[in-house]
Amino acid sequence: MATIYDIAKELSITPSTVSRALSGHPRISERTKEKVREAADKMGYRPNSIAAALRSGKTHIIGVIVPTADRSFFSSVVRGIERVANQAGYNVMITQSNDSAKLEASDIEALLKTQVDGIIASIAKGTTSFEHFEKIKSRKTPLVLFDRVTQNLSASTVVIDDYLGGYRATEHLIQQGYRRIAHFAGLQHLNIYKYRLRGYREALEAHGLVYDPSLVIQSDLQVEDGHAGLIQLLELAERPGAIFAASDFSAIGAMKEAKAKGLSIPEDLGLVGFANEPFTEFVEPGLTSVDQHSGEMGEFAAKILLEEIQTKGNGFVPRKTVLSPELIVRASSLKK
Amino acid sequence: MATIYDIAKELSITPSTVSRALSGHPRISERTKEKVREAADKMGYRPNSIAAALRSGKTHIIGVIVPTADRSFFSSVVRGIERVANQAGYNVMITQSNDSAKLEASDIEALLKTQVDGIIASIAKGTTSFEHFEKIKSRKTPLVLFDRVTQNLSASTVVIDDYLGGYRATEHLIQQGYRRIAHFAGLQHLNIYKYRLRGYREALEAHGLVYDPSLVIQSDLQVEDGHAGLIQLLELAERPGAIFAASDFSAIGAMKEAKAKGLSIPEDLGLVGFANEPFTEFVEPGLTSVDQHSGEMGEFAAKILLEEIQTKGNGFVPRKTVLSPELIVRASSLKK
DNA sequence: TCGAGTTGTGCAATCGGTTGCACAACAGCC
DNA sequence: GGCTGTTGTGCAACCGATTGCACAACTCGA
Repeated sequence: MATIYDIAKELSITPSTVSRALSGHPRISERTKEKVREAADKMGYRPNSIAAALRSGKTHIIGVIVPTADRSFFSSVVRGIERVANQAGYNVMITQSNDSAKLEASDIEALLKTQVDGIIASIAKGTTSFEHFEKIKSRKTPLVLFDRVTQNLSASTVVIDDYLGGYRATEHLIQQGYRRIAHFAGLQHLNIYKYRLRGYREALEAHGLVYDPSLVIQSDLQVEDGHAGLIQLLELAERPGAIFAASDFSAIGAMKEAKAKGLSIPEDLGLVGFANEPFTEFVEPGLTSVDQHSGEMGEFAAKILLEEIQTKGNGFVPRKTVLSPELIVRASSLKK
Repeated sequence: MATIYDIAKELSITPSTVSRALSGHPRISERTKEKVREAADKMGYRPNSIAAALRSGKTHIIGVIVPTADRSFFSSVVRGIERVANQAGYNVMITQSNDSAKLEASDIEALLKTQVDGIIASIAKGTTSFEHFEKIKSRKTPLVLFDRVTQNLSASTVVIDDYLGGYRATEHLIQQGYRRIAHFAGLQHLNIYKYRLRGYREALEAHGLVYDPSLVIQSDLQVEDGHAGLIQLLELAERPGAIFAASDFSAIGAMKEAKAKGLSIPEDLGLVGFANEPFTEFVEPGLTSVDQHSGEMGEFAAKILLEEIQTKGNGFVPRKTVLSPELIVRASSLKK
């Protein structure tokens, strides 16, 4: 591989001049710049980014931590991040926490070791304390959180309005004529689930319906939890006519279980999920869900991070961005 | 951040001794090592991997290129890679090509610029020429291909036996009593689809059935292609009783279309997909599919790559690894 | 007591760019 | 002609770790 030294020797000038010529330094004459560019081209020169990183302290890599890459939501956030980052000359390093606090900590460790210029993360479900994130801040590495965020860190955040998502989903069911509506809630230490529940509750109350805690089932929101949740609901004296689930997976679990029990959807049971995973279209009937504008979320997160990287330390003020969710209506909730 | 210079100063020794003490050089006394470790600990020393990378030429990062991260298949391959790589002290940098040759080229560009120690890739559907991969080889960066491979590059490969997968899927349908079996084939410039087709064909012939080209529909295998494919098949004078699709997505497309047309599955139409995506379990009826042991595939790919990295250039012989697929039988093909 | 071998540490170069400072050459102005 | 200012380039330090070679001190056997 050719280096700036080789080019310098070739042209009988010094490496510093070559370096400056290539980076467009104003004090270098056009004639020299031209010659350098030409020689660089001919010799197949490629800048050694490691050397540049060592000297400048900037790797031009941004690290991303997602719970899992195979959720359409997360992978499309990642794509959004990549679009903006690549555009700006940055590369993206993705890691998965598998929703474990321990793996999340080692992901952070790895990213800091790589000396990424900034980190974008969505917090693992298993995370309840934030020391490993503190480490990012104490290294003065910019941090942006998306979707699963916390206020315990003074980081910028990008989320959708989960409250509004919950509200609209519930209101939609009410408008379809369902009266007794259950909710599959997620772990309440995560804001997203807390807000979805709150939206659910306030939608009920706004429409004059009673909030009944026995209709709220908290779980990890996996497919199995959907099965179990439905079974639990069916044991109630007064069965609910619809479920707003805080995740598509648990909604699907309930759907399968309902079919197995001979209930028809949406007549006997209305269903709304959350996240608008692609499979919500495949199932029969299609599952109504809340879309989170994942692509934009990634783009926003990346833009904010890059801004923070650029204003290095000069009092960047963390900012909160809230996107509006969109209810995608499919057959599973269309009673009318 | 503390450096080895700080430690050296603290202990009144030289940086070289510190470096050697930390890396366990045999010529450094136990007493010195102990003191260095202690000081390093106390001062919160963290090795600067960029400096080490510059000097040693090894970044301890391995690059991965997948068409898309939100296919369960790919993301679980990635997880397999991560397991092995992290174990060995390597980090993983994931990029997505979105099945475009152009993005794939820029991914390669980015990874080479980052100077990854090796690359693991699955080729984009849009790729027909391999110059961008040649660039990897000409830089002497080890390369391992998985799943979507090519013999045009002398790289190690890890695949499942797609022929066997196609054969078993088809044979299963035959054993269930289907006689006229169609095939949704993928783009034939990709080996995986070529072999699945071959397995299909030979299974038919082995069981005394005629291979009928009009029953083979080639497409990109997306959900829409499944819709279209089924419609096309239903127009035939002699309709097929079952379809073996080379992807789960196209199988799902056919399933929806079939239901819409009032056909019942598996009675009127048997269905088998390929890849065992999680949603195959969610749909009704569950979709029979071919599992590709994705986790192991990733682990194998990473192990082979690491081996090649270790035997740097010393005549590493590319090797081919073939894993056995596994037929996961669900309701969509159980006629009996 | 001397030479050979071992042990423990230091010196200095190296990886490839980047950048503050210096300085020469030349232009322009009074 | 002397002074100030601009333009174009070079020198050398620096980022932080690694490593070949040198060398002092010590051990040990003859």
